[in-house]
Amino acid sequence: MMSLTDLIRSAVKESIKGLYGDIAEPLDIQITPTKPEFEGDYTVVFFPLIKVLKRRPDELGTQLGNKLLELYPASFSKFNVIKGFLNLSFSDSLLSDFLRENFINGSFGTQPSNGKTVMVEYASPNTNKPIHLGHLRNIFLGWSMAEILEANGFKVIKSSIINDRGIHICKSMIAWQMFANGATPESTHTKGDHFVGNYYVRFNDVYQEQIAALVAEGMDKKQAERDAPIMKEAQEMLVKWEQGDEEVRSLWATMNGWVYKGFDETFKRIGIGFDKVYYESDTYLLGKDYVKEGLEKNILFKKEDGSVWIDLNDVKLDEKLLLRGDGTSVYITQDIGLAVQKFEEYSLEKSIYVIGDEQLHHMKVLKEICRKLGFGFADAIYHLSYGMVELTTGKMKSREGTVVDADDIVEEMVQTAAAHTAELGKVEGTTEEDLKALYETLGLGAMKFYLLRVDPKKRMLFDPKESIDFHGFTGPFVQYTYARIKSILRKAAVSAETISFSKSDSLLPLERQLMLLLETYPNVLADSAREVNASLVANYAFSLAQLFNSFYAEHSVLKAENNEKQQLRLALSLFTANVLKSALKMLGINAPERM
RNA sequence: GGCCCCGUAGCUCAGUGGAUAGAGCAACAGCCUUCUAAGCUGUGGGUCGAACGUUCGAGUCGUUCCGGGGUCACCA
Repeated sequence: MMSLTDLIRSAVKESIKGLYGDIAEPLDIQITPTKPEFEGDYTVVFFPLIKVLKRRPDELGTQLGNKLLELYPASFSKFNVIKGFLNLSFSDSLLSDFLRENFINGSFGTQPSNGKTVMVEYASPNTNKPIHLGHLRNIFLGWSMAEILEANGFKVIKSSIINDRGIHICKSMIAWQMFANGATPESTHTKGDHFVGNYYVRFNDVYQEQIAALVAEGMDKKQAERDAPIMKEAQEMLVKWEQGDEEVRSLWATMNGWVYKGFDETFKRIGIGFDKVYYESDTYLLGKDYVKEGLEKNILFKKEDGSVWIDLNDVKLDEKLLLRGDGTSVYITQDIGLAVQKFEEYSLEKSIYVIGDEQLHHMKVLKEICRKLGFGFADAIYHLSYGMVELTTGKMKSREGTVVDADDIVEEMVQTAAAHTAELGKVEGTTEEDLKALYETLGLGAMKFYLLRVDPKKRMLFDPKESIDFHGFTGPFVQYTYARIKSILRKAAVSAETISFSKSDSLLPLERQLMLLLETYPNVLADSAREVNASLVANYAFSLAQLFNSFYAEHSVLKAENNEKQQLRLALSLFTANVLKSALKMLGINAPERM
């Protein structure tokens, strides 16, 4: 179905044609919602026409308005003209037809399959430490974008690449060997990722002590960093790992297993998952073949020491190393290989990487290298970059212990939800099990909404006080609005199919506003997919909830003036509930039936 | 230093060339015998970092400057 703004656009074109004939140059006519202080639903900004047609604004506007009413009497009821603005009002019948056709449709706004596949790579944790707040922004963004793209007709492959090899995991392993005495997550009742993370911290503590000791003996700091015994051991272990040493590989597999078990618990609790998981231990050798090919084609060049480079100066990106002198690969080498693998395996329309903005440069380089190597998919690589999450106390630094742990913050949010719910005492008679689920729904809803409501590309401030607030621009506010509507619908005790209303003249302002806002939902979904920006959906969900609450306070549904009104308002309420539920789903948030 | 991002109310953020720049929080004043007050209504609060330019029209586009951040690894 055509959106209302598209309807106006085409109607305006027809009207201009009818009035003035064909106009040579294509006009870009802007259509915006009418400001509340003026009468009307949408405003046609026709300033550009004044110049082209050389007419007085009021004359032109009036002629245009009259023509629109003449040609589309069923759609428009009235208009007014102020300067270059033509404020149009839709007829009540058009709006109620719209309501009637869509209020029952739970998937309003979503598109049928378009046959295209998109991959969203997100989360991509390291296996040496637990997930923290910054990862949560990444994870919620990735999940949300996957939902939004799916709603826009794409088949979405949710993927993750787990950074499971390298010096970082060797550090945890060394520390475990030295200090654990065979302890395991089970024996210490510790979540696996935290368990391993603790040894990573332990490694760094010892490492710092050793450096300090060496420096105290008069060694240069840089030298000390290289010579610290524990670091040497970690490096030796990495070499053994690469040689496939059985003992090292076995310990590596065991410790990573602990981490995965911990991650899985967290992922399950926050309600996210993946279709395809890549492991760096499988992919780190990928990409070398393409480098060799590029070398043969003279796209790349070799330096005297045998290292292979690409010259990106033409796009202001300097030179980039692709293979070390000893033939081993660097990070971007495997990125190239994995990128190819993704496109080959899934014939992707687009490959989205949810990665922090500190890697903007890296991703630009990756894309450019792919382009230079002649990969057709280069332009389909999209970096969804997001800003760092900062704390009111400053940046999160693992070394300084200022990292907000994901499991901790989620638990805190859920506890807050529980306390708040108990305080309000509105859900008495609910089973223990349902209550528990509700607390999770609310706590996670608050958390996810808080991290998704801000434009992803901007860095954001995490204010603990604000984040656990369940009032105002928050997830629970939207959830509450949904629960309120469901309460009305339960009390009305009608099934959706039986709701019907026929003539509905005299729509009240708030009823019109709700219909108009509901009508824009498909556009919001499309925009957020096109712009790869989930915050548009969060903002929309809030606006809709806000507007419904105003409507709710002003007009009664169950005690409406007459039966016709009641039916219309029931439809309007159900429609709003459907869209709120859908919008929340796009953010990975559940909608509670009561709260 | 080169390149990139950001700068809007006390704070956190919307605002995708259009009318007198909007929300939430915080502050203050109201609203529950009426569908869930996790709500609603109202008040106060702004030289949109600065200047110049383009335009009928600039928070939005351009240039320069100021302030904040990121990045420019044979790290991942």
